[in-house]
Amino acid sequence: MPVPTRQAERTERSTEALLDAAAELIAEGGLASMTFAAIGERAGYSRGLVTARFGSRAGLVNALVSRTWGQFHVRRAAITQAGQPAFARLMSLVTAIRQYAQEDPRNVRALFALMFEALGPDEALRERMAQFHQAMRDDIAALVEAGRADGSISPSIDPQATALILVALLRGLAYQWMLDPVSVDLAAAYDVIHEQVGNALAAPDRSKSS
Amino acid sequence: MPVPTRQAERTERSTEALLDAAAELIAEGGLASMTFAAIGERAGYSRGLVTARFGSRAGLVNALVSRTWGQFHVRRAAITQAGQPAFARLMSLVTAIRQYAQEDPRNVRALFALMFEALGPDEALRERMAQFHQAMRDDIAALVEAGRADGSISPSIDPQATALILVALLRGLAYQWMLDPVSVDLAAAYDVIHEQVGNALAAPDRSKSS
DNA sequence: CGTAGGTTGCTAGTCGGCCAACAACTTTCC
DNA sequence: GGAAAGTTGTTGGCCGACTAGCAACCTACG
Repeated sequence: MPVPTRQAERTERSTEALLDAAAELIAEGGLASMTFAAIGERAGYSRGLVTARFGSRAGLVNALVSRTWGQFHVRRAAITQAGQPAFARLMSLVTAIRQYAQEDPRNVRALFALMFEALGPDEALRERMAQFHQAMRDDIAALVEAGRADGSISPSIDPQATALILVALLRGLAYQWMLDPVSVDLAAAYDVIHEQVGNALAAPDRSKSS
Repeated sequence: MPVPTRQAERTERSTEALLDAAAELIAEGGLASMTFAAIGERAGYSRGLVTARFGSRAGLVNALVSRTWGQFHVRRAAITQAGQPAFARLMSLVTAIRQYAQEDPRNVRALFALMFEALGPDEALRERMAQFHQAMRDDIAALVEAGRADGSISPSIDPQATALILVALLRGLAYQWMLDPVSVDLAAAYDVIHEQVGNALAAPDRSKSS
């Protein structure tokens, strides 16, 4: 199918434009700033197209979250190589976020904003974010377990507590960056996290250069 | 003036009731749920009283933030004793938050919600929270410096980075707790933070019981 | 010519804030 | 001491601004 029918092209182009505009607006002022009129104007279309394309406001948010998560997952998978020790696979999480935030700050900021917005009255969004974070903690805890098994992480480490703390670090850092991007150097902070977490989890039998 | 005139009593009672109701609503569904009608209904008054008392929506939020911060500051000051090493004074921050969250979860949840809401379109709230966090980081960094000077904290610790990381821990933990109070044990998590930060900052010359 | 993409007029609903009126209270004055 | 005069607390109707979503319409493509 060399030419995917110009109609489909039009649809895809407008869809991407609408999602990009929505991401920008959310990144700038949260969900409250994401009005249909503002999206249409910024994307170069009309306000009515949003409902026609995504059905409703919730549908738009869903599509945006799915798109961003998908992009992040692709990047993390690209970093992670098969056969690596669990510790390295765990650290790919930090590295992937750092890389994604540098390359595509607009979508990353929008996703962060949505995470914090999930504390608001939108029950569906809250539920989705709660499940996502639970899954993330479980994922991290499993990696810590695997690291204790393969010797890349000290056996005295508590997987559950580590997962909670690591997620807290990532979210709390994101929060401070969102609140005051000028004063918070996100990339440098990720390096500190990388180093600190590395020290805290390091297995004692590994050679250490203090 | 033994009897502070029944009018003043009425005013204080209604003011407290309005602030309590506002805190509850914010804790439950963020600023968006804090409508004048909802406040009045929950507090047992009319919606018109809010503007009459606080002038505007922003005025109400200001009053609420001031009240809660004041209460927290009192608690932290009560814990901190003069002459303590800087490390102990630093840790009183964690302890005070933990204690406050246990004793008065409603106001603490409301304050946390306002912090995360500050990423939204409200410029005044954002500015206030940004300044607050900057001050908090500066405070922590100064305590770390003092700890390096009095020997209670290892000299290899970077004050600025430590401040950023510690605030990130506190905020990220609060976020996960707000999002999913059932799955996140806040008090236990504060204990982990206390221990982890203690290990990370500990001066090497102190006797350590692993 | 039919269908899908895109637009615009419209509706129902919500919100913050203003304002005039009422009720409770305090002070002044005889 | 008690009533009149003045003040303060509280109420609820109203208005303008804004929103999401719908439905009829126009336009471009197949």
